[in-house]
Amino acid sequence: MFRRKGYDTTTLKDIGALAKIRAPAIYYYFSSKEQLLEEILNIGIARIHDAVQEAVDNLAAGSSHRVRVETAIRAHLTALLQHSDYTAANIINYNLAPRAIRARHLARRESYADCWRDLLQRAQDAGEIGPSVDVNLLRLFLLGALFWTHEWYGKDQEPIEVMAEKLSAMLFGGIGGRLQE
Amino acid sequence: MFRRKGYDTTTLKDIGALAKIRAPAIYYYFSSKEQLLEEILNIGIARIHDAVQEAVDNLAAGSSHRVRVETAIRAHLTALLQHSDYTAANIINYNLAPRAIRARHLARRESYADCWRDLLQRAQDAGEIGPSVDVNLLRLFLLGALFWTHEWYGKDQEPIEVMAEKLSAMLFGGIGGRLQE
Amino acid sequence: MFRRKGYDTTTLKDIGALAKIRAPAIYYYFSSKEQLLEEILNIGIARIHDAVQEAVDNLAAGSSHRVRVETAIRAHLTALLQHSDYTAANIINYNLAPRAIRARHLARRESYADCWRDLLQRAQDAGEIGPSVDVNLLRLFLLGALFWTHEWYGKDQEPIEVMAEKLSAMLFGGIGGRLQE
Amino acid sequence: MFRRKGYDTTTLKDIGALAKIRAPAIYYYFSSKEQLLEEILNIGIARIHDAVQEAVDNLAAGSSHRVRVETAIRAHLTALLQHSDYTAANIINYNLAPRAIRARHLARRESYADCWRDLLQRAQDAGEIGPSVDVNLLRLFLLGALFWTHEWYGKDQEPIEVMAEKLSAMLFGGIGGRLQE
DNA sequence: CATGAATGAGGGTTCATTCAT
DNA sequence: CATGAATGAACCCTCATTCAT
Repeated sequence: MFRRKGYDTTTLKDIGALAKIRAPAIYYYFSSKEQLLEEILNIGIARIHDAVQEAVDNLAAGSSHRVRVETAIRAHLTALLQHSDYTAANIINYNLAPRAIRARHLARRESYADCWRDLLQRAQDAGEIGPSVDVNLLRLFLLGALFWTHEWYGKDQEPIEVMAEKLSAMLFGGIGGRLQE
Repeated sequence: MFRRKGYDTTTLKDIGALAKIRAPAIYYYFSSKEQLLEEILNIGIARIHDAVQEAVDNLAAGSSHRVRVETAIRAHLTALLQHSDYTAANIINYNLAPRAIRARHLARRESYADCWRDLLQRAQDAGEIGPSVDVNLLRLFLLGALFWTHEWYGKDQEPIEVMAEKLSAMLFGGIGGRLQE
Repeated sequence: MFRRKGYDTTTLKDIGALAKIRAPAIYYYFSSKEQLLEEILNIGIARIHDAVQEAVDNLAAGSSHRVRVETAIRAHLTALLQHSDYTAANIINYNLAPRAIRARHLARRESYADCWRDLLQRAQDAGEIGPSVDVNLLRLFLLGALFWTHEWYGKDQEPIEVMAEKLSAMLFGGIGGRLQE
Repeated sequence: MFRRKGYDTTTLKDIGALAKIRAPAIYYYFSSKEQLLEEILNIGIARIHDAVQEAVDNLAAGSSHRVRVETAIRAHLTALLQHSDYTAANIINYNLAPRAIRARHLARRESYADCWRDLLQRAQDAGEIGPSVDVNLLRLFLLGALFWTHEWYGKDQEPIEVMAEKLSAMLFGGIGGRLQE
């Protein structure tokens, strides 16, 4: 519900109705609405982080860095768009969360960012990403493009795998045509 | 205030305090809190749309399409990050806005999207974007990357112009290094 | 408007709209909303009182008391139902008026009651109303029946004159049928 | 409180104070102030309707129609004047109730009217009310006289039974004196 | 483990009223 | 004679939270 209606608009009564209990019963499981939000935010980022981590770790030992990045992209998109209850809730509610929660949550976002920092840096070190590329900026733009998909991706769109592949191709190969050279 | 605290958390009293009037006086200018939100959302998207449109229109007649796209990127980022009061408020609150407002607002978002659809399609038609590129997907990812900057861009970051140029370079030239070829 | 929506529900803005001025302009003519109410209440009762008084006074000198009563009934009904803006407003809002206003207004209601007290007492003194009749109770019931008409009288009903005559006949002649005797 | 001060003037805080709870607790029992009003209106008319119905039904089988009418009058007055909390509230607030509530409530008023329609029509069919009497008009005037009593009846007045009997006598026998014939 | 009952805090909103212009 | 701008008071209502059961 946090995903659809947002933290403020969602009432404990709503949540209780969904869980088939009355609102006060929620306090048996969570100490406050804010704690509930925090746990949901945490789950949201963890889902993506774990999915990406696992997907990359499962690759064959000698996989190219480009394959590793593309795999990470696919894993991120799958986690975000296909099992989106917590992940989308995270995106939507993070900015409006109470300051304290946001502060605590930031560490987890950073941890996920590190995951990508590592991925991209190694690719550059290995020469699979050009030496002139600002990998930090690349990471920020790339993750932005990925996170933002939840704003427009719908059931009728292309399969996630195809999207991931296309994005990877555009990124690594560039979108420039012949006339440009 | 909608930008910092979000629509729900911001009270009319807060707004009134900022405007140095009491809360009820707001109703002299706006018929409801929702109307206020709607106008802010509209201004937000208009700021970006107008900035991009104007920047592209002001280019020299013979400018290459790549320059046009880079100009649009720069204009979008400038509007979003430098005059961000309304634009960031738009991004943050759109998802949580009442359904009716969101529905009405969607048209304006689409109109802005059309602006980019046109820009990219012409570039591809002219051969400056490769024929194999899915310009629709490109647009969605690119705009995502641009909108998401408001999540991470801070005062201490690089100048917007530099960022725009780097992004353009990565996109058109690709990020792939030598080893890849 | 007081008649249709009641004192509380009617806003000065509503009234102003009707008068084609803004709400504050009302204060040029009335010192408060309460004063407005009071004047309307007063006009309401005056309309009926004057109408009844005048109708009875205009009767030929030797008119029977029964004719006088029937004339009063007709006049009351006409004033209430045909020129009902103020009179109906009076009935509807009297009970909900602030205590002070109600207290002041009571005198006028009493004055109108005196009018009928006199009418009926004389009729009884003259023998046209039976000696066993409790004229005080008669007056209360009769006026109740008359005032209440505003609750049910509609445009499609019988002419007021006919109603007045029928009521008078029922009253003076009784409704009892043959079997009863 | 609706009876004394009217719907608009009565605040939920007032009501809460009377019930020794805070205003919001009212929402545990009623979904809105309007619903409260509606239930009170309904109870008001039901009290009278039931009282009249029961009184008439309890009469001995062969009771004359005049007795039946007089019984109904007495029951109506007793319900209205002696247990008047809901019944008087009904009368006072009906005209000012929101349109929707009034519409729904109308059916109940009509149902009570039917009760009297039946009573009077049978009396006329049986010959106890003269054939020339317009029973429809009689009903309207009679019920008006009865409802209006709440405007003037005070503790110091005659017993209700006496009033009912006198009214019945005036009605059936007429108030006309000898000189008139 | 869950509920019914209640509350305090506060929110959006309305409205009579004021007052400078 | 009228208005635009603003306000204070108050209202209905919502909701997270508490607590006895």
